Amino acid sequence: MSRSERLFDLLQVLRRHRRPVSGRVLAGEIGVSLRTLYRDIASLQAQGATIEGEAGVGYVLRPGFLLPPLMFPPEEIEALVLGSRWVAERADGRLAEAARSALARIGAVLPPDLREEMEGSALFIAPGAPIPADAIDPAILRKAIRTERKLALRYSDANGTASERVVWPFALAFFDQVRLLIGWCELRDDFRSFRTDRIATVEMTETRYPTRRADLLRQWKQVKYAQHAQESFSAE
Amino acid sequence: MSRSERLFDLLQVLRRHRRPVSGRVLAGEIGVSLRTLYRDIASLQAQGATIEGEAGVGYVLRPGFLLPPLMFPPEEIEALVLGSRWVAERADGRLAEAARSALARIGAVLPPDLREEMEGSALFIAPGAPIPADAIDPAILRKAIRTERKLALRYSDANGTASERVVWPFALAFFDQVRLLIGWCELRDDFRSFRTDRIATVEMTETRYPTRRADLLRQWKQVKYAQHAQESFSAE
DNA sequence: ATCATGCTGACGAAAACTGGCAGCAGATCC
DNA sequence: GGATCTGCTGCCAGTTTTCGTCAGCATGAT
Repeated sequence: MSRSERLFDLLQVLRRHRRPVSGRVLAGEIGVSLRTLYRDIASLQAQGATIEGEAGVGYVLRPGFLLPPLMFPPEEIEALVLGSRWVAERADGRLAEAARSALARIGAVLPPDLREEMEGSALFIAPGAPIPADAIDPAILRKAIRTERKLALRYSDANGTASERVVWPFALAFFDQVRLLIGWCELRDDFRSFRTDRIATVEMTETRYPTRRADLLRQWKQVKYAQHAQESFSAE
Repeated sequence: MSRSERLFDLLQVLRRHRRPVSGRVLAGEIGVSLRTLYRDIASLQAQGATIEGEAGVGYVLRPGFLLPPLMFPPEEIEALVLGSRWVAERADGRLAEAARSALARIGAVLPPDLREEMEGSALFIAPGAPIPADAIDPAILRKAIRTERKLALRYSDANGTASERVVWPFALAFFDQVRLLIGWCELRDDFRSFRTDRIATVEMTETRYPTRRADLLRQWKQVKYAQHAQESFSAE
């Protein structure tokens, strides 16, 4: 049995045991040395498995690695499918792909009748006006937001004037035609928004920005609210 | 990337495509030679995956493989949240509610770090131009589509001319500003689209329409394609 | 303190993996 | 019927990974 097959097996074995199991036992069950078992566990963890090992106790597979079966009422399925279709249609390639992939994951743990519901869903996103293509990879923006990293941008404003900035990005706003990166601009020492299609180049730096993303968002909302009370921006 | 990771990936790629995919494409997607891909497929099959390969066609993964999919990667969480936010922002109340509730259901099976990811997601749907309110409850339209029931409509066209129709509804198309109910109109004996905000009253009848929804959709697409692929369809 | 257990590093022999090629067979398209 | 696409298999040589062993350290239970 090859290593890759063994990993699938190990996963199943772990799933079977609810109580902590020692590495020695696991190694015995799949017929491999203890050292190799440790390596296998590490492999699975590297792929996102939340296998908890405690010295003196053993291993437990915490829920959250494998997707458990899910149930949704039909209307919720429709909502999920419609939302994912919107993302697949209107967001950039990576995110669109992710939407399809997420849906496929959900589909795989649905009972057959619900899966049919999902596949045959009759709510569609109509193709709209073409969305200006980004020169840069938006996945970088999202990653910088997630990890709270500073971004070095080259940007052209509405007049075509170019500038270079360092920005602390904390949100991405999707309009029908345009996407705005929202962040704190070190150049202006203030909040600024940037159309993603006008960003010429972007580089994610190693430096983390000093404020937490959620706080920046909160502050930004307050400023916005003070500026234009009617122009609100709802998060949820 | 090690072989074992690749196999998990391949499984997910297969899940994503519902149409048959050629080995060449799969090999490209996971970055491996065609020969190796055939070996990988064989490995998965050996472990019980029901991957069907037909010469001249490609591969399809039949659902029900013994191993449930792995947990969502962060990017897929972002995609789901963004999609649900769009639905919550742009669809009618019932569906918006369903989107929120579906998300909560997914959140419940997420490990803590991913749940945080979900709650703190920084991708937002910006409020757009106001969407004309529906006079009727769109949930009825969806239910009729799901159950393939005839609808009795009172409708006003662009000129304000009122009419009464019986329609076999099979799809709902979401434009940025407008939603169209698409169906077979008994009055015109042809396919027609109806802006949901121009439907004055709607009643779901007990009668099931004689054709299956998926077939109607297929026919409608053919007609559309024959007419003008580039010409966007207009509401009655 | 002692033991069970998790975890890591090093190393060399063994095994698996990989890509390229060549060829066959079944499906589909024209 | 012929061209083309596609699945599938065998072979081979170079490369990479894998594996067990040994040795040692850390942590938690008893």
